Amino acid sequence: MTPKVIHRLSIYRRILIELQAQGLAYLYSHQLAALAGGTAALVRRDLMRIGFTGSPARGYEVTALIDAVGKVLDHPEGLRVALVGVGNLGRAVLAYFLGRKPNLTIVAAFDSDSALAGRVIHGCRCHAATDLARICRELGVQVGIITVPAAAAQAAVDTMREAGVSSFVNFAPVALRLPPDVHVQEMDITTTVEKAGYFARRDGEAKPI
Amino acid sequence: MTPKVIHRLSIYRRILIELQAQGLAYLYSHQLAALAGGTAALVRRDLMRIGFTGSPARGYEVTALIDAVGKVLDHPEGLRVALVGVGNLGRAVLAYFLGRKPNLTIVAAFDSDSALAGRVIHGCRCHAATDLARICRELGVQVGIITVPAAAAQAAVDTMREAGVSSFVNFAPVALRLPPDVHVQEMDITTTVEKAGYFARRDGEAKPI
DNA sequence: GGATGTGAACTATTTCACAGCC
DNA sequence: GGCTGTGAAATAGTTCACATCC
Repeated sequence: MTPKVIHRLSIYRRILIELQAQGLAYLYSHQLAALAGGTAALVRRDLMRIGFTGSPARGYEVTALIDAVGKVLDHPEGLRVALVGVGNLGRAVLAYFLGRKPNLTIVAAFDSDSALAGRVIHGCRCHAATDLARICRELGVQVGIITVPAAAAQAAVDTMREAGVSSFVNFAPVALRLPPDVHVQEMDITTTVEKAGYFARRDGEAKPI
Repeated sequence: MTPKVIHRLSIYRRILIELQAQGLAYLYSHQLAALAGGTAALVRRDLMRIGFTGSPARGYEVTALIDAVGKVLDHPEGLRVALVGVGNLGRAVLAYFLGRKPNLTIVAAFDSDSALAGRVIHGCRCHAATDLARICRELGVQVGIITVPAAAAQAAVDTMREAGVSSFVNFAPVALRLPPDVHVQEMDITTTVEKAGYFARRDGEAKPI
């Protein structure tokens, strides 16, 4: 399954869970496409890829589809995520995940400022950066979220890699050097805003009315 | 120019600026590719697309290339960016941009909590959400950063759209409904972590030595 | 009639590979 | 020899369009 398909499945699921909460039992590909911002054909192909099938009469069953997507996305025994860098951004990410569904919890946070060690921030216990490898190994951490400054990012992922972490979300504005079996999702704020800037209207003021 | 090309150009530039600071005058496509995590052929094609040319003998001139990329990415009179939602994440983004180069400054922040109005947070003046349209129009804001909760995101972009904002960076976990001439960059933390989780090693412990 | 499932067509993006240059 | 610039080939991703079903 390619990253793009996984990305859309994650979006589909979020929409479906909301619709389920609203009491919807079935929907059609074109409805899901409209809510997800894609095309009906693409939705059908994505569901085909995960082997999920609907009926021409009623469409797709919401609950069954949520389960089918979960079977693809979720790890059977939950995912263990750790965050490195408890600065402004790190804290915001911790707050963001606080109180989400248990399948996605940050099990530990780390910071080079050892004054934070032992504290619980937004529901997550902090540890000294010197314990990064040991604790990641002990907890069986699979995913690392990197919210340290750019200069410290490579060292953090190297340490976590050695401790068995195989997938990262990188908020630091650096390209990480990693072997190809390690997966990195870039979350680069500067680059993203620059991109948005490029696509902002170039023509003069274009004031609507 | 497609979003992918723009994205890579932004990454190239960041690397080049650092190399320039280190005193490097020329580099080859394969060097830039290694630092950016791509292939030499792709770097050459990207530079070809922006009409920049190097020499087989020395490669590409760093300073000239930085300028050439800037000519593509940057707006001549700077980019005006506003942020809506001064919660944990919004503050982190404001802090992130504080003290970066002036071409990319957040000119105003907004929050529904009117107690924040008038305060300066991480170098950015806050305003009441009720002034969103007026101030965006007055300042000529082109890019909006959405860091409000999911339920408030659509209303925020609708208001900003009417005030002439034509491009957004959306941190809220919702698919925004917008006309096709409006550009949206999604920064969806949940989805990204789920994706990273999917690509985390599925096999057992796989402990290296 | 309007939906699904899917081979085939199409489009976008990347890589190959090589002529030309230093 | 190793580099750039680039047409051509290859690959990835999406949409079309239609047989089939309710």
